[in-house]
Amino acid sequence: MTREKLSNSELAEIFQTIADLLEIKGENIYKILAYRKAADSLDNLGREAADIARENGLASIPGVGKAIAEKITELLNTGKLEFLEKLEQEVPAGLVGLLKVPDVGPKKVALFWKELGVTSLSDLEAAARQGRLRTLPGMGEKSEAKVIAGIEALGRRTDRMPLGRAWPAAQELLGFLRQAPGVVRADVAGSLRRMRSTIGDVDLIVAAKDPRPVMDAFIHHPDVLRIVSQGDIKSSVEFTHRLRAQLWVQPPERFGTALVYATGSKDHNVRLRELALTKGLSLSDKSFLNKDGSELLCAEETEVYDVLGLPWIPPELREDHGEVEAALTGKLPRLLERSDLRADLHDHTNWSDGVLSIREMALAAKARGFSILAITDHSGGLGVTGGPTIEQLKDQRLEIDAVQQEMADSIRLLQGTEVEIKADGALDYPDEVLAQLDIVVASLHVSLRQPRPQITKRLIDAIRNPNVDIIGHPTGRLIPDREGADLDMEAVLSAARESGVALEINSHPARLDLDDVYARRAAEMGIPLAVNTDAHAASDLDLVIFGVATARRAWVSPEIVINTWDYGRLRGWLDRRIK
DNA sequence: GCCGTTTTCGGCCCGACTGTTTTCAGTCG
Repeated sequence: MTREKLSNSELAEIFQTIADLLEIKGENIYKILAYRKAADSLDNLGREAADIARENGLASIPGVGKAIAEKITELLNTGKLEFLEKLEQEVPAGLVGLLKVPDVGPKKVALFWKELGVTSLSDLEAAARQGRLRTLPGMGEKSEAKVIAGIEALGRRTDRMPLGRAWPAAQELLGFLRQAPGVVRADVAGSLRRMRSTIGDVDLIVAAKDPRPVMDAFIHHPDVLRIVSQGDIKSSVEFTHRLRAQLWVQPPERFGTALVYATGSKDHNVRLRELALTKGLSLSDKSFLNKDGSELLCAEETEVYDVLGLPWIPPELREDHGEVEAALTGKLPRLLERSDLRADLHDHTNWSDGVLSIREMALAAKARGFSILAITDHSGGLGVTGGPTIEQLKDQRLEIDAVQQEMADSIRLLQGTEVEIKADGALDYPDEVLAQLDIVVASLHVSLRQPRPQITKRLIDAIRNPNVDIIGHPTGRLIPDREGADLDMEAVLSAARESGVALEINSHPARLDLDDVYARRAAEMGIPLAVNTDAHAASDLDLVIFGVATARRAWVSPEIVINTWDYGRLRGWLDRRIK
C-alpha cells in the first residue's frame, strides 16, 4: 500500500503542535521558537517538502537544521514521529486546545493540568464554574471569570475573517477615528495592512498629541459589544458582528516607529530589532534608544528603515520571508501596483451570470481606468450560469463588435470565455470554437474533490490545450469555506511553464487564488501571471486591489503580469497559439 | 533548535496591559 506523503501544511501543523506541547512542558523558549519558525517556513515554501527531501535539500529550508530535517524525513518516510509520541506521553495532547482560550497561555495550562488534572476544554470550564481556579497561585476571581468569558468567546468566535470583510470595516473605523479630537492621521496596521488573505484583529493606529480623547471615542463607538482591554496608548474592543479591533495611539513625532511596530509581522519586527542592535540601538514602538539613553524619534516609516540602513519595505513583504536580506543587498523587487494594470481579462456579463450588459461592463471598466477588457462568460455547459451556446457565441461577437465601435479607442474589448474543465477533463467548447475566440480562460468549478492524480491531470490537460491562455482561479479554493483541490502544484506549475500558459491571481477576496505562496513560486519559475477580477458586477472591478495585494505579497513585478502589457503586446502573446 | 564576513558556542526583541502581586508573572502581538 502506498501512503500519500504528508503535505507541507500537515508537517507545519505537527511542528506547531510540538511547539505548543514543549511550551506547556516549560521548554527553552528559543527551542520552541525554532519549531515555530520551521513550521512557518514549511507553510510558505511553495514546493512540497517531500520533493525537497528527495534532493537532500531539507536543511536549506530557512529555520530547518539537522534535528528538524531528520524529523521531517522520519515523518515523510513513516508518517509518524517517535519524538512526538514520547512528548505526548509526557504532556496530554488535549492541552493544546486550551491554548486557544483567550488569556490562557502555556503557563496557565500547565498550572491547571498539574494542580487540577485538567486535560480538556470541558474539564477547564467545569473547574472554572466550580470556583476551583481561583484557589490556584496567581489566580483570583477575576482571572477565573476571564477564563469563563474566554471559553464563551471561543464558542461564538469565528475564525479569522476574510480580507474582503475586514478591509471595508477598517475603512469605516478610520473615518470614525479621523473625526475624534486631535487626530492628525489614522492608518490601518497589522495583517490587514500586510494584506493577508484572512485577518484576525483589525489593527488601527492614530497619531495624536493627547491619546485620551481618541481612546475615549474608540471604546465608546456605538457598535462596541465589549471592551477587551483598555489602556493609555492601546485598547482592544470586540464589535457586534464579531469584528475585533485594536487601536494604538502615539504622538505624531513617534508615528513612524509606531506604525512599523503595529504593522509587523512579529517576525519582521524581530529582524528589525536585531538589525538595530548591531548598530547599538534598541528599537521599540516609541523610538530608537541609544546606549546613552537618548532617543531618536521617527515620524515616518521611511526614517525608521533609513536609520537601519534599509530602503522602505512595502508592508506586503514584511513577513520575514527574505525581505530584510533583499533590502540589505538592494534586491527588493519593484512590486506590481494598481496603476500598472491596463487590462481585466476575466469578466462576466448578462450573457451568463453577470448582471451588466457588455456595454455597461465596458463603461464600468473604462471608468476605472482599464483600457482592455475581456468578456469571458461561462461556457454553456456549466448549468447554473446559463452561458452562451456555440451558436449564441456568434451573436455575442456581434454585440461586442457594436459596443467596440461605439467606444472606439477608449477601450479594447476581447471576446473570450471562461470555459469549464469538465469532470472528465474535456473542455466545454470544442477546440475549433475556442480557436475563434480572442482569449480563453479555463477553470475548474465541479468535481473539485477528485483524487490528486486525477484532478492534477485534468488541469494539466487544460494547460496543454493550445487554445487555453489563462487558468482561472487554479485551485478553486473558497475562503473561508473550501480548501482548494488536492493538486500536485509542482506538476501544474511545470506544465504552465512549458506551455507558456498564464496562471490567474483571482482578485475576489473569497478566492485570492493563486495564493501568495504559489504565486511567488510561479513568478520565480517565470510563469506569466494574470491579475483578474472575475467581475460579475461593476463594483466587483474594485476588488482588483486584493489581487494586486496578493501579487505584491508574492513579490511579483509588473513585467510578468500580462494585464500590464499594452494591447499590441498582449495581442501578440494571445496569437502565439497555433489556431 | 538554529545560526554565524565580528561567533561552531552563546546568543537568540520589546513593551503594554491585566491581575495578582507589594515588585512581578503571564499573555499578547
